[in-house]
Amino acid sequence: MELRPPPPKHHHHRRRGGDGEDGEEEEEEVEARHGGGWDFGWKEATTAAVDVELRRVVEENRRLRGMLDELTRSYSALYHQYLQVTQQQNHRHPDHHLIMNNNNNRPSLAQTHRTAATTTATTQQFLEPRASSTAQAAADADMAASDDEAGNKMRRVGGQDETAAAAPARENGEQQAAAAAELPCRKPRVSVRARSEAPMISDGCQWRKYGQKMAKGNPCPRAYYRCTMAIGCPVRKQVQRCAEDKTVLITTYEGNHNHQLPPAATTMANTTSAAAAMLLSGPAASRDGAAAALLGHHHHHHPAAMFHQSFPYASTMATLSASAPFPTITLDLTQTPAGGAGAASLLHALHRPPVIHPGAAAQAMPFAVPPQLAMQPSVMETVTAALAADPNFTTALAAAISSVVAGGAHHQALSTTPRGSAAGAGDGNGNGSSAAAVATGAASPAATAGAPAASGSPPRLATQSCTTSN
DNA sequence: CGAATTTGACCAGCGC
DNA sequence: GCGCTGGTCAAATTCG
Repeated sequence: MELRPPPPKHHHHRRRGGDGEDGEEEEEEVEARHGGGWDFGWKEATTAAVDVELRRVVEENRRLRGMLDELTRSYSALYHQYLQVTQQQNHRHPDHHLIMNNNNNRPSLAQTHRTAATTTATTQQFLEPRASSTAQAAADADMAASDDEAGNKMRRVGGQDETAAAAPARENGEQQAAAAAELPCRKPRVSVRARSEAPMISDGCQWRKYGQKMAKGNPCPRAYYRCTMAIGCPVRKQVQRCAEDKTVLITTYEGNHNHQLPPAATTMANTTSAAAAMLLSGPAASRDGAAAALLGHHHHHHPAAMFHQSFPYASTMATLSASAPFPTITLDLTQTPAGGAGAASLLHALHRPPVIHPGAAAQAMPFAVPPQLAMQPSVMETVTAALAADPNFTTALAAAISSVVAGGAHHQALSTTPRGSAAGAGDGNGNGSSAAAVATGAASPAATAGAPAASGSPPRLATQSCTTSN
C-alpha cells in the first residue's frame, strides 16, 4: 500500500476539488491584493462564507482522520497477528506457505482451528478465511465436493453439510459461526447489477463457462462460469440479463478465490467482499452492528463497519435479500446515488484516501503494494473520465472508493492470503465470522467474453476498472 | 491440437 | 411420488 503521510490540513482541504480549490485560492489572492479597503461589505460576506466552509471542512477532515486512525489501528493489529500466525504456521507446516488449493482439505480445517486457539479469530479469518469461517468453509468444501467428486456426486443436502462442518468449530469453543449456522441458507452471494452491453462484464479474472440454462421467469439464459485463474478455485459466477431491463447485466458471485487476484480484479472484489462480509456477519451486523459501526462503537474489523465505512453510499445501492435461497447482497450499480454532489465528493474521496494515510500506516503495510492501490492512478483516471462521460458512474465510483478505502484491511484477504475473507470475528457476540469474501472483479466490458468495449476510450476504460455503467 | 464453448443429460432440492 | 427448477457434468463442437 502506497501510503503517504497525511498532508497538512489546509492542503487537505484544498484537495477537496478542482473548483473549490481554484476558487479558494483566487479569493485569498484577491484578499491579499486589495488588503482591507476595497469593498468591505463584499469582503465581509466572503470571509464569512470562507469561515463557514473552513469549519465544515475541518469537521469533515476530523471525521475522516478518525476513520483513518481506526483503520490504521486495525491494520496494525491485524498485521502483528498475521506475523505471529505466520511464524507459528511456518513452525508447524513449513511447506504450507500458502494455504491454497486446499479446497477439499478437511484436515486443514482442523489444523486451522488448532491455530485459531492461539490467535484471534479475526486474524484467522484473514489468514485462513476458509477455516475460520466455518460456514464458508462448509460452503467451499461443498463447492469443492461438487468439483472433485463428480463421480461420487456428493451432493449437498440442505444445510447439513454446513452444520456438520461447523460443529467442530463450535466444539472448539468457536461460536463465531453461530449466526451463520442458524441461517437456513448456505452460500453467501454477491450480486452486482450493472449496465453493460457486453455479454459478460469482465472483472480481471479468467472464467470458463460450464453451463447455460434458461431460468424461470427470464427469457434470457443464465450462464454459469467458474474461475480458472487457479486450479481448483471454487469461485463461480452466474451472468444473466435482467428480465425487466435487458441492458442490465446481473452478475452473481459465489465463493472465495484461492489465489491472488490481478489488479484489475481487486476493485470490485474488495467491495463485494466487504458486502459479503457484512451480509454474513449476521443480523446483528446488518442492524445493530452496522449502526454501531457507523457510530464508532463497532469492533474494528466488523464487516458491517468495514462495508459501511468503505461503502458509505451502500444504502442506496446495496440490498440484502433474506428471502432468497442464498444470503444475497445486491450491489446495484445501475442507479445514481443521490445528487450530483455525490459524484463530486466521491471523486474527491477517491483522491484522498492515499493522501490521508499516516506514515504509521505505511509502516504497518509491509506487503507489496496492493494491487488496488497500485492501480489507483488508473482508477482515478478512468473514474474521472467515466464521470465526465456519464454521471451514473458515480455508483461505480463508490465501489472503487470502497475498495480503496477498505483496501488497507481487505487487501490482505484478497491478495496476501489464499482466500479472501473479512469478518468481524472476535467481537464477542459470535456474529462476525462466516464472512465470504466473495471474489468478484471490477466490471469491465473488455477482457474475456466478447469484449466490444475494448476500445480503450477513457469512459470504457473507466468501466473496466469499476463497473459497467455506460 | 489444445483450449474454450455449447448443449443435452443428470442430479438434488423443493413444493404439491 | 411426481414434476419443476437450479446447478453441474461431460461429450460434442467450435475456435484460435
